[in-house]
Amino acid sequence: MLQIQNQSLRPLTTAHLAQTMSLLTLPNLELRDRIMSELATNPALELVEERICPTCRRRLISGGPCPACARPEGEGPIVFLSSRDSSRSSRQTGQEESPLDREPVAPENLAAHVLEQLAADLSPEDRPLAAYILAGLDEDGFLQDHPAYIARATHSTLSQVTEVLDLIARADPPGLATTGPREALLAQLNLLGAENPNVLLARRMLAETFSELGRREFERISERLSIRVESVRQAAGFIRDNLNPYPARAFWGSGRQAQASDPNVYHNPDIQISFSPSATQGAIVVEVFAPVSGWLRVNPLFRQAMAQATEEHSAEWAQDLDRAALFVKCLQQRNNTMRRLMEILATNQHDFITRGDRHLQPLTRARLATQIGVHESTISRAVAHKSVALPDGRIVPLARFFDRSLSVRDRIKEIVHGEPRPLTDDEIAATLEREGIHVARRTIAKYRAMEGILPARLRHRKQAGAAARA
DNA sequence: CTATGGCACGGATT
DNA sequence: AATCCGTGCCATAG
Repeated sequence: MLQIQNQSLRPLTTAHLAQTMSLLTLPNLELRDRIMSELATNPALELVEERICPTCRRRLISGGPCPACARPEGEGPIVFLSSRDSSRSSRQTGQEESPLDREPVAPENLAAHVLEQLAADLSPEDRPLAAYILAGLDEDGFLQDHPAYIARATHSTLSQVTEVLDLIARADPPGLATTGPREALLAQLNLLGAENPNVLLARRMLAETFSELGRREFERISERLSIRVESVRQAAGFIRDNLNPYPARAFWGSGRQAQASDPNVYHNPDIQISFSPSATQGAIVVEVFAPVSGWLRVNPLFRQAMAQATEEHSAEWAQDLDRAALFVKCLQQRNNTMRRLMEILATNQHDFITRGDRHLQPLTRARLATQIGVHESTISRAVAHKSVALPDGRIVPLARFFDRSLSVRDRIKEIVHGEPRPLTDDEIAATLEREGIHVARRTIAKYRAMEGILPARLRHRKQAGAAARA
């Protein structure tokens, strides 16, 4: 089947492979940027509106029947591609009910407020551009469209757009018109003087360990950056107290920055696994989010126009056409790989998904690779930098599906929780041995550390080692 | 003397 | 080829 795909692709070259690989590695949000800039620079590419399945109302990205509905609802996972783009998903799912009294503020007010401030710095011809940008922000104050897309829509240059974006980000609700909570926080940070040592560390934490920060894994951050845990906590507190991940909410006073550090809102999943609505015992639905809503194809009109292209342009156009075809092909391949990957993963790790960490089965990328007949490095790339939302609301890295020790660590947590007398690592090892799990004493110590469990000596009375959980 | 954590090594994984 | 992970050895804290 691979041959068929390859045949249909004219410039079957190393470039093709290289691009497929690099796209595979990208998480959805970054892929989205890639697609947008490609879209903005290549006239042969076209973004087609999404279709909505008439029965289940899910959006589809390619032709053919809706995979969710067409499939007879049996046992086994249902895996399909969803064109809901992932930036929205975390909001619709999980416990993010957020009774936040989000008064439906008229966005015009915010836009006007910002425009007023910018009046002095803004050249007249950039005014409409700024207005366009402000109008396109979502209710949290984030940028919806890729800069390149905006440039095209407003007939501006990319540098103009970025310039104006920068101005807006410095205006009163600071961090406005950024692409997400992280960028908003960073923008706000840049406005603060660097005299505070927290600022420096905070910037590093945001840049390098953002998802860990969202999950409040301070120990891990401290490890990664080789900074004392205390400093990390301090910087995290600084971020919480002085910055706001949702600039628009802050502006409307009511914001009170609610729960500024909800672990889940920071991180948008690339994949979502949920229980099937028609709950047939444990049936699950796996959605592989598309990076953009709608789907990409080579613009048929462009292809048509190729016919009567003048010679001076034809070479250039042909190049665009090839580029577009290649890009589309690569994306399809990426989708295909992700889908097959998740299908196997969901089947194989069904118990882990539905019943929790304990039931994670040891599985290596290499084994999986032979199962679906691709090179192991392909799997590595597919798994890297992706995150998945589990039915229980947790958002975890996809790599967790390959964690060799997760189930054992989970068991250790339980043992420690259950035993009245603090057990030493040796005793824990013995307990596990009795259950048929063989791990060295030294390894127990490491697992304990990973889970933030104190050594036996220190959890004498009550182990209140309530690390980041939930 | 016992329980732990640091360092480092070899084998597995990516 | 580079990286990760489990483990053994040894120093040290209690």
